[in-house]
Amino acid sequence: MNTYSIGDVAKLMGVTTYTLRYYEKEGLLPNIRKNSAGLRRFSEQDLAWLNILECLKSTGLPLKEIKHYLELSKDGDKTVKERMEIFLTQKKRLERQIQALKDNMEKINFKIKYYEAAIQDGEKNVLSKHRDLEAERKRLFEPKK
Amino acid sequence: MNTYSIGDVAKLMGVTTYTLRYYEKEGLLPNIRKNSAGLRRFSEQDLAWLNILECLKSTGLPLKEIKHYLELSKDGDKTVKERMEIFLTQKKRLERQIQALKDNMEKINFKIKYYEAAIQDGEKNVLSKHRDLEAERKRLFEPKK
DNA sequence: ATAAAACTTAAAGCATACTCTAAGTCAAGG
DNA sequence: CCTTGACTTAGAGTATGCTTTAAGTTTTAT
Repeated sequence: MNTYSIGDVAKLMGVTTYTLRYYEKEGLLPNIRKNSAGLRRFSEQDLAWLNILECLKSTGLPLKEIKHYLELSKDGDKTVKERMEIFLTQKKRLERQIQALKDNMEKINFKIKYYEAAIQDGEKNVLSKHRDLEAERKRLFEPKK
Repeated sequence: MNTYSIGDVAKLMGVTTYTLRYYEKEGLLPNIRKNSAGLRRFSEQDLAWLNILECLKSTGLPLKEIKHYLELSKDGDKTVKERMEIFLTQKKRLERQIQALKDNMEKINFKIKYYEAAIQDGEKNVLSKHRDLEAERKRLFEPKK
């Protein structure tokens, strides 16, 4: 089976070697093998774990809780339910995140439309801070429907 | 027009009063009025701005760049294009974020399915760390199609 | 009238997640 | 042989975004 140096893994995962060593130091990368010269050799399973780690991290699970998940994994079958719960919780979190991003997309689209219209108008000082915020104020406090 | 105390605003925005004062100190809340006793009174426009601030922040724009946007706003018409660019950039970022979250949703669903199947099986030690990661390794390195 | 809650300031402290430094080892190319 | 570059360790330093403290003032409810 292929193995990978820390530099290879850094490139593959889009992180720095510092980050990978930091993760190992924090117990987030268990059992990374080292060759006779003491250099780390990452297995494909290690990369698979990094992939899950990245997924959990980028959906907002703190490193501390990722470590907790890892400890559950070590304990085998009896922690299955708790481990599945973690993923179910992340799934819910993810759904909220996607909705929040969509809401933000609407706000950003409102802003872009406002700027486009203002540029079209060519009106002077339409875009002073006051006018700009007044449009937002109305959007929030005087919604049309 | 209604005004709001710092505590009111904190509740409305779901942040602490510490955070609001911190934002003001950092120049992210310009021109907050104070009453004769020196207490902050937030206007609806201030809330409108906080709403935009929250939108930019939660889509990953650092506070430093949010401050920059604010400074552009103060300079009026001549910064319109740059300001619109900021929102267009955030829109692109947001599209990537939504896609990334959807990708993560797939990974999480894979995990959940794996755990469900393993629980059904009732097989002992199916869920040891090794087996668990082996499934991930195959997903990554031996995709079916 | 007075006690509790909410506010004021300036400045220090903290959590998270890296990021870098120092001093040294090791393997490969010219 | 020797330099270059990737690696090793332990530990210090940094960036971001808050969060709290301390000491005092103001507002609000009883």
